[in-house]
Amino acid sequence: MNIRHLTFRLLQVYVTVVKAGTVSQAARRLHLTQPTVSQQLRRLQDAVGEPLLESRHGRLQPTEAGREFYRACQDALGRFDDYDDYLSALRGGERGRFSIALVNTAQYVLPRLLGPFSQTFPQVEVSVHIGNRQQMLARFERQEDDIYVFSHPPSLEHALAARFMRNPLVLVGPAGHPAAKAERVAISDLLGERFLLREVGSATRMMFDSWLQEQGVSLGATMQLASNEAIRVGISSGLGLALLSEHVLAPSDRSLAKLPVEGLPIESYWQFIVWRDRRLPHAALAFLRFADEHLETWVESQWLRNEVGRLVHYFDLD
Amino acid sequence: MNIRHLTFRLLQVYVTVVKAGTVSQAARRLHLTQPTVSQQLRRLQDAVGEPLLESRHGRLQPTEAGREFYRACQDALGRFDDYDDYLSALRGGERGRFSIALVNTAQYVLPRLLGPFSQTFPQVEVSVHIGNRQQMLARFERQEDDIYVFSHPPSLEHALAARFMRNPLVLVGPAGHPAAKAERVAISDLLGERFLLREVGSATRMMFDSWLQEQGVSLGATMQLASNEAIRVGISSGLGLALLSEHVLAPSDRSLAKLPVEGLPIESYWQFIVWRDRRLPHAALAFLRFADEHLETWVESQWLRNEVGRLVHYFDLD
DNA sequence: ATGATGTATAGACGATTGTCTATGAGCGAG
DNA sequence: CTCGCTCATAGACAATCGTCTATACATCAT
Repeated sequence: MNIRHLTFRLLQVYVTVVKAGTVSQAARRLHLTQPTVSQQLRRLQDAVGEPLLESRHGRLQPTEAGREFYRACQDALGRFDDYDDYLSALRGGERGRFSIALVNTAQYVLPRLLGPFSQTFPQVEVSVHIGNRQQMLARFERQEDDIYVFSHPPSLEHALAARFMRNPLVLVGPAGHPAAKAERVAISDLLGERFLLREVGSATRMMFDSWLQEQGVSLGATMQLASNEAIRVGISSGLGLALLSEHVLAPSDRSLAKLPVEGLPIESYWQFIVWRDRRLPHAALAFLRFADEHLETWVESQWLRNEVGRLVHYFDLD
Repeated sequence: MNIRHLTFRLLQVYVTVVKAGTVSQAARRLHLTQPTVSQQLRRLQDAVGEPLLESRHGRLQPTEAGREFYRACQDALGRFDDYDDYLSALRGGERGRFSIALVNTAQYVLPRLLGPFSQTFPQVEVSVHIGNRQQMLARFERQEDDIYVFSHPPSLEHALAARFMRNPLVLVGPAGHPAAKAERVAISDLLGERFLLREVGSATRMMFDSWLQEQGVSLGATMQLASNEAIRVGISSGLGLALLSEHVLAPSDRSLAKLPVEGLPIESYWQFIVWRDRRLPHAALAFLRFADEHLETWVESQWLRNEVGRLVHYFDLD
């Protein structure tokens, strides 16, 4: 059997003929002329090298080889029909997978969107990569993920960004700290305190350093800690103060207090970053669309800042 | 997805590319040039309407849609590979089905061949139709079966025949009959006896009638019985004499005796009859081939008469 | 015989495929 | 920065496909 020139069309014709029982009937169903169908059948039988149909009392009956061939056709055609269904699910973004990379701190906010999204599209498999800014930048450079979440994005020359949430950075101290009750405090009044810092290279650290420089001050005692969690614990046990995302202050957590330092908060934003020329999986686009449409539902209005529409729009036009 | 112009060849190319990981590699394996493969891939992706491959660190990786498409290809190609295996089994006659129609009396001889054949080709499904000559002739006219077994075939204008076994017709009487011990008897000396006959239209009856006419004699008392079995019982219980196939005299059956009538036995032969222009299923051909080759093994040499080779040869050349 | 219905064959033709060569562009290892 | 891979695109061309119309042949029921 020479399979090379077998077209799926040919299989469809064959299946129709077997179902219809006559060539003419099949031709009518297929909106073809009878000779066309006859000829296709001949080609098919030539390709298979075996008669597939024989005429028994006026109707075309498949031969033994033809019956089995019919089954094979049904299976193959069915398989590609299934694939077609799969494709449309994929295209609709209801299915498939995508990966998203977050810097550590985004863990506090992204689950609010990812959770409901996964509920709505249970067939979509999301890989979430979490790491520090350095690691995420490396992934970004290697284009290992479909969507990145940064607060302070790298160069946007080949990438697009869309803000989706405010991320004000505030100075945090232990609950009982005197400045917490003040109306307003100058940073210079706090330089005697020890400051707890994330490692150089972290976004918060970068922002803090440049803000301090702007204010024309520099810190005294500092202590470097590896995670925001460690810093939180450190603050509440009186180890010092720190600049933190306001999201880190869980409403229920009474052991920390925001200090009303002049010139703060530093406004920054969580944003989705996507490579401009990278093909975005449908599922990833579906997530962005979901974020765009449902941000209001899952994020308190005080944090809202929805620019995701632009991004969706950009990729929708592809 | 537009399936119409998808060729299996195209699927093979795609599968090879995915396995090879690069277009060039695949091209080499397929003995094609690289641009050819590139172009096929493009056509394929156009047909599917979705990118199937993307280049990740130097190798081509299937996309989500591509991975699933790959599976669909494997399934479809595998399905037709299986069909190919099936086909060759069919062609080899190791598998499939055929039908054979026998006149009643052939039941005594055909199982000797069919039994061993079925043992050798357990995958072949044989339908055996048994009836009287009239019924079998009707089936023959309507071409309902692949092979017919007649002792006295109908017109052979559009059919081919091959003798495979002697079928001498002898006069049979009860064991104690005086003529059984004689050296030779003339039929005229037996006309006082009652004769047991099959119905008009049965082959044996036809042969007997024309033989009697040749001898210029006619029977006195007769009795018509519907089956050879009934006739056997009738003879042994002294109801009369009958012309029967010598095969009917089981060696162990001591209640019947062959009467050495002059001018007998009438030589006749079991033969396979096949429509000349009917496509013979491979399995049917395999049976004839089997009969041709193994007749000596399963049939005592005294009955042998093998002309089946001619038939096999005729259809082999198709 | 005469239609009616179904199938096969032949000839025609534009669209698509399968293949090539030539050439240019991208990229990772020297 | 160039070499040696890789891939993509363009142009060419014969073979094959997917269709059609016209016509002849085969059955079967008038």
